[in-house]
Amino acid sequence: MGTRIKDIARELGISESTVSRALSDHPKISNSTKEEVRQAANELNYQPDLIAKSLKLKQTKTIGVIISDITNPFYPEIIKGAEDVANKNSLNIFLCNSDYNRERQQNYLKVLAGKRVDGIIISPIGEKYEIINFLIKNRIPFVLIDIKPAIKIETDCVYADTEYGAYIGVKHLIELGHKKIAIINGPIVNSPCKQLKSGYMKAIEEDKIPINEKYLKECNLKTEGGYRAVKELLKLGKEEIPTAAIFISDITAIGAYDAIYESNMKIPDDFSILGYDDIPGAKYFFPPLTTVAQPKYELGETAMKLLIGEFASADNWKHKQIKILPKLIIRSSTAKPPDR
Amino acid sequence: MGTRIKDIARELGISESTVSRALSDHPKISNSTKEEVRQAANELNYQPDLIAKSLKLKQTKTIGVIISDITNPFYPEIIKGAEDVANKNSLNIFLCNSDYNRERQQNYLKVLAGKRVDGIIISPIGEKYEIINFLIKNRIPFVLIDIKPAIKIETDCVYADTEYGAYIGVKHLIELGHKKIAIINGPIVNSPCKQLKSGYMKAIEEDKIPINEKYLKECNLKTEGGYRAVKELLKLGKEEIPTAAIFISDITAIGAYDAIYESNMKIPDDFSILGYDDIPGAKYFFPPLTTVAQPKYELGETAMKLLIGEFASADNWKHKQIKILPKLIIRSSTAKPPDR
DNA sequence: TTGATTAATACAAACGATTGCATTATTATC
DNA sequence: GATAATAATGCAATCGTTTGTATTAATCAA
Repeated sequence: MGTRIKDIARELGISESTVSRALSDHPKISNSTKEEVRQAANELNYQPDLIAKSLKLKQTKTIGVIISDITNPFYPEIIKGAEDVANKNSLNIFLCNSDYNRERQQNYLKVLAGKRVDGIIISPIGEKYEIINFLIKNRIPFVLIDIKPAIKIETDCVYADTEYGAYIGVKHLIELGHKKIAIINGPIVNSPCKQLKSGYMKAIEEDKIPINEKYLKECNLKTEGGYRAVKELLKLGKEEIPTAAIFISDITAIGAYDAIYESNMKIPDDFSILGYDDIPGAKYFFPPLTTVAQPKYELGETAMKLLIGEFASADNWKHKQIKILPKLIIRSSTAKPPDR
Repeated sequence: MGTRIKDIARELGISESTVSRALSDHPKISNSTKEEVRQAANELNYQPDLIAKSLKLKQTKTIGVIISDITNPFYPEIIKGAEDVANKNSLNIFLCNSDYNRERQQNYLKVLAGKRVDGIIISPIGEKYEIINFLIKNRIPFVLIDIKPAIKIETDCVYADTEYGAYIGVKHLIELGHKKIAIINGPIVNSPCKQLKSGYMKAIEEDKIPINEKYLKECNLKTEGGYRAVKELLKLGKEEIPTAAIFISDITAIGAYDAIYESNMKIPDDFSILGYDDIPGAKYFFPPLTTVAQPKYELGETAMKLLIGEFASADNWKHKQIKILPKLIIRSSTAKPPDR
C-alpha cells in the first residue's frame, strides 16, 4: 500500500540500490541524484520499513524493558531515565509490564527475544536464574535492575543498596526510641526484599533488640498488602503491638495509613511509619511520609548507559555491578514511640 | 547465531516449509513429523524470528501507545488498561513517552509508522490535525485518547468528559460559597484544557459570577507550573486573591500546596484546592485532595478495545467517539471560603 | 493393471530493505 | 588515441519467514 524504495526507483528510472544508498547519504552517489531521491521520497511520503531493515541488518534499535508494575510510581521515573538515554542514542524502548506475574514475565521475555531487541533491561521477579539463563542462551545483552547480585551470578546490574537503605531507616526509628519495630516486606524471593530484611536485621541486632517473629511480615506489593499486614499486627496483644514499621514501598505504606486510621489511631503519635521509595506525592501525605528515597531516575539512566556500553571502555570484559545509595528523607510520619 | 527454521530442517532432513507448517500446526502435516519438529525446535532452543514473520505477514501484533508523561500518575493506569486488553488479544504494546515535546511526539510517530505497528493509541499534544493527517496518510488505524472530538474531525476517540468534570467541580466550589475562583489550566491548545475552561465558564456564568481575567491562568503541566501560577495569584491585592482554584491535574495542584504553605496559609481554611485526575496518593495528601476522578483504567481499556475493533460490529463504518464521565471526589482540600 | 483420489512433503517466490561486486560512463594520463 | 583511474550506478544475493503451487508417494476404485 505505502511507498517502497522500489516505487521511488521506478518513478525516477534508477535502481533500488541507488535509492537506498542515496537515502543513507552514501558517498558514491552523486549529489544530484541524492537530491532527486530525497525529493521523490518526500513527495511519495516514503516511510522506511524498519522491519525489513532490521531483518537485513540484524539490529532493531530497540531495547526491551520489563518492569513489574507500571502503576507503582517507583517505575515511571526509572523508565524515563532509561528512555532519555535511549533517545539520545537513537534507540527506542519496548516497555513490558509483568504485573508481578511470572508467566507474563516469561512470555514477555520470549516476545522480546522474538522481536530481536538489541538488549533488555529487566527488573526480575521470582527466581532469576531462569531469566538469566534464558537471556544468555539467546545471546541477548541485558542489565538487571534493582537486584543485588548474588555471589555466583556474573551479570551486569544496577541496583540501589536496599540493605543500606533499610539500615539507615531502622536506625532512625531506633534513635527515636522505638524497640517494637515491624517490617512489612514483600515476597522474600525478591532481591530488594531480601536486602530490606538484612538491613533491618543488622540495625536491630546492632542495638541488641530482641527479634519478634510476629513483626516479620510478608505481603504482596500493593497497597492492600500493607493494609492487611498492619491489620494483623493491630490484632496482637496491646503490649505487643509494634510502635513503628518499615515498609517495602511507599505504596504498601499507604495501606498502613488506612489501617491505622481505621483503628482511630494517630500517625506518628501511636504508630510511626517509614516508607520506601519516596514516590511523588509522599511529601503531601497526611502526615508527610518519612521514607527512604530511591535514586529512581538515576537507576534507569545508569542501566541504559551500562547496556549501551557507554561504561564499557578499558575493562569491558568484566561485568559491572553498579550500586547506588538511597537517602533517608525524614518527614512527619515518624516520631518517638507512645508511652503505653 | 541462533537457531533458524533452516537448522531444524537440515537436522531432520526435511524442507523448511514443512517445518514452518509443522510449527503452526498445519492440518496437512502428519502428526509424526509435527512431533519430531516440535522436539527438535525445543532441543535447539528455537525462537521464531518475529521480525521476519512480520515482514512476510505484514502485521506486527504490536500496538503503539504514545502518551505525554509517564511520570504523571494519570497515565500508568491508562497504559495498564490498554495493556491488559492487548494481552488478551495476544498483542503487545510499544510505549512512547513524548514528554510534552512535540518534536519527540512527531519522531515517535515516525518510528511507529516505520515499525509497522498494527495500530496507534495516542494522547496527542499540540495541534492534532497534523497527527491525524500523518496517521491517515500512512494508513495506520488509530484511536485518540483523552481528546474531545472537534466537529470537523471524524476519528475514533475515547475521552473523559472534562467539561462535565470541571462543571461539577466548580459547582461544588460555588455551592460552598466561593465567588473568587481561579482556574489553573494547562496550554489551552490541548483539548482537555479547552474543556476544563468551558466547564468552568459554564458553571461561573450560570451563577452570574463576574469573570476576572486575572483568575484565568495557563501553566505547564508539571508541579512547578501550578506552584508558579498560585504564587502569582497570591501577589494580587488582598481583596482580589481568589479563595479557591480548580487545577488541570492533581500534579499541578500539588504545586499549589507548596505555594500556599510557603505563604503560611492554610488549606482549605484560607484557600480551597480542587484537583483533577484523582491520582493514587491524592487521598493521603495533607489535607486529602478533593478532586475529579478520571476513569483512567477504563479509558485505556476502552481505547484498546475500540482499536482492536471489538466494538466494531454492525456499524463499524462510522467512527466511534466514546465519552466516559468523571466523578467528583470530595475530600478535605475544599471548604467554605474564609470571611476576609 | 491403470487411472483417479488423497495425503504428505518440497520448491520457489515473496515481504522490503542493504551491500559486495560487476558494470558502465566519465575523466585523467601518457 | 589508447589505457588507466575514478565516479556513479546496477545486479543479484541475502536476512528468516510464509504460502501457492508443484511433486511425489500412497491408497483406492474399477
